[in-house]
Amino acid sequence: MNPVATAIVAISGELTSALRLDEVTTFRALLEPTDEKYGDLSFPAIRYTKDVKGLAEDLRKFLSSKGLNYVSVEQVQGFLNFRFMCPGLASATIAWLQSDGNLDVIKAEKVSTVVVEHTSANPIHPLHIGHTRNACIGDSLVRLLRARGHRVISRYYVDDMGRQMAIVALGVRLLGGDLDSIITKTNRKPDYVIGWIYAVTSTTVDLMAAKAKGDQDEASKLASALVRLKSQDPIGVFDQLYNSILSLNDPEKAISEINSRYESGLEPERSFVRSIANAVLRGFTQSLNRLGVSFDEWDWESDLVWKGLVKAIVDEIKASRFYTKHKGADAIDVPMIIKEVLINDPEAMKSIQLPRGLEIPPLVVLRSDGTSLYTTRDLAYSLYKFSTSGADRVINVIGADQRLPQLQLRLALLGLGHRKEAINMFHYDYEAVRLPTGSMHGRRGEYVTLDETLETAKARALEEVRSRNPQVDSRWAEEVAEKVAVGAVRFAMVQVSASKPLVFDLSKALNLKENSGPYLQYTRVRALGILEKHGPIDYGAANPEACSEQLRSLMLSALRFPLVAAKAADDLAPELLASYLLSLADRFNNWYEKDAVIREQDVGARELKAIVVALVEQALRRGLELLGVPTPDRM
RNA sequence: GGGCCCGUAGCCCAGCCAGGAUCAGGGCGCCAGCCUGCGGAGCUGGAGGUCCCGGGUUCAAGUCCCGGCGGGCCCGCCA
Repeated sequence: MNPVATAIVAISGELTSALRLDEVTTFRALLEPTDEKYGDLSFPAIRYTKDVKGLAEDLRKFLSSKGLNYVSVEQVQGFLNFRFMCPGLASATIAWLQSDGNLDVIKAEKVSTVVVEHTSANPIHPLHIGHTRNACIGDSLVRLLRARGHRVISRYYVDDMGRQMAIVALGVRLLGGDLDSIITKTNRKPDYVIGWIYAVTSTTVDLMAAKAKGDQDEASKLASALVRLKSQDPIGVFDQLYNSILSLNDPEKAISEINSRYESGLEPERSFVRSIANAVLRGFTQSLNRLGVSFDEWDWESDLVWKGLVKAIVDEIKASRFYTKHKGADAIDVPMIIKEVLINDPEAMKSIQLPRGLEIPPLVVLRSDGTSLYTTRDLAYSLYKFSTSGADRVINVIGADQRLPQLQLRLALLGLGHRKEAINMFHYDYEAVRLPTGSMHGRRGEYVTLDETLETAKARALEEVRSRNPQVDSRWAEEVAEKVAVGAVRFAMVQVSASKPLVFDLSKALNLKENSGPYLQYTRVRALGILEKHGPIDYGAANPEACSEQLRSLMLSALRFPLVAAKAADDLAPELLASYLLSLADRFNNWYEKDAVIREQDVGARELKAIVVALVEQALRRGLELLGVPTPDRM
């Protein structure tokens, strides 16, 4: 560990035992940002002891006994202020670097196996920016937890069952059923073609229902959506599709028949529906690869059903004392689980966090026609995720609109005796992404897709890259523009906390100025430029005495990286790392304007500065990698 | 009707869970400056705020509690 991390960990440990606190409390207090005039770390000791002066004295003795002579302790009012002092800090840093020091994220003391399920978009239309937020958050969590030393398995839940999937299948079938030829007729990605078919089919079916109900308002809205969809026709088959649907006597029946035959695993639906889902997933994989997101496992919902896992859980429910009928359908009595199990289990209460006064209805597990519901299958899937991965913890990155079903799920697991799973399954919820123009409607084909977003971002970045590098060949410019585009999108998606709705304004995300992914990429390129010009660093020649105040604080910031990343991982808070990186970059750019490395005449000072630049570069590079932001060497 | 989330300068947001010390911050946009010399996607300075409102707890509240207000989401044999 580097000198700063070592000292912070040591101080935290000492305060923990001296004041009999838990380690998390002290560690967090020490990582809180402080006003620089008070020092580099501060601890509100008055909260825990009357004898602040004595505590300060103890810490001084402790630090000197550990050889941490570069840290000073000052007592001001009720606070202990720590300061890393420069010649000492610089020498310790140089020594540490000479023995192969690097900025690895501090490893967790207790390594665990964690499943992160994320993205899991239904295979019926292209990925849009809502899924993009999910993918960026999920993948950043995966990277952070891995860096922290955990064993992490990323999983994608392919939701290929249910009504929506049956609707697409109906649409494709009405177009003749030859999916490959439909797709090859266009040069669009398969997810776009299928997304369009889905939107037309679903909207037409809804239009028929609205007309049947006599709902004129709704019908005219749907009709105008269809006009738009017709104008977006990628294969010239709108009329054929639209008319075939209208000619159906009972589209609902056709849909539920496909659904039920697919659930039973009957041909031809079994192969047909799969082939559609697979085509869409090919499109997804392409888009996700661009973003740098990949998965360890793709879990098919249909497999869970066909393997009998869903039936097994239904049998379990039927045999359970919490089995009930709700409006005539098989259900699980969630209110009774709360009353009889949850409130007698403090640990489960703490983990599940039931909102007070919330009335939760029983959870229906089977439709009257015997087919399963989404939550039923998810119940089976939850157990599957734990058992196949040997997971200690499962994190589900799912939109906040699914809070209630996720809560019901955990309660159902608890009631069925799967207590460990219920307690260790965590719904990482994030708020929706909205457009400045309003909400998106997948069923109407109204969305801004990930691909479009990346393309627009890339085009914008390309202009910038070309204007800065007029001589460069276009292939290189394209590669860099791609990295900038991906960096802009990924950073924009994680820098805002997940609990805030994100209004996605394309032109704002593409603003390549401060507080953006490209700003960080650019800052790192500057640092790298200095290092390349400077050449290999001569650690032995570096002079610790040449450490100015600005250089000291820059070095300190970079050396904090392993702890900040560890905290971001523990708190599942990528935005913490994002704001740290921005402040590190700001600090570096400030210093950069005022001081010089290559032109520094004094060798000792020059080598020390180069060392700090190298540390900043490393912290930025590693930090960006954890957020999935590419790190071009030139741009 | 009930539950949850959000409400900080014209705009976007950090800080709130784990209350502290000029704590009211950062960015965008705007205004005024800095381009022979490590890349200006940068830097310096300026204007701009009842931290939604009202109570309460505390030596101390943007942060905790209660009550409102505004916006979003959820309360389906959809996913």
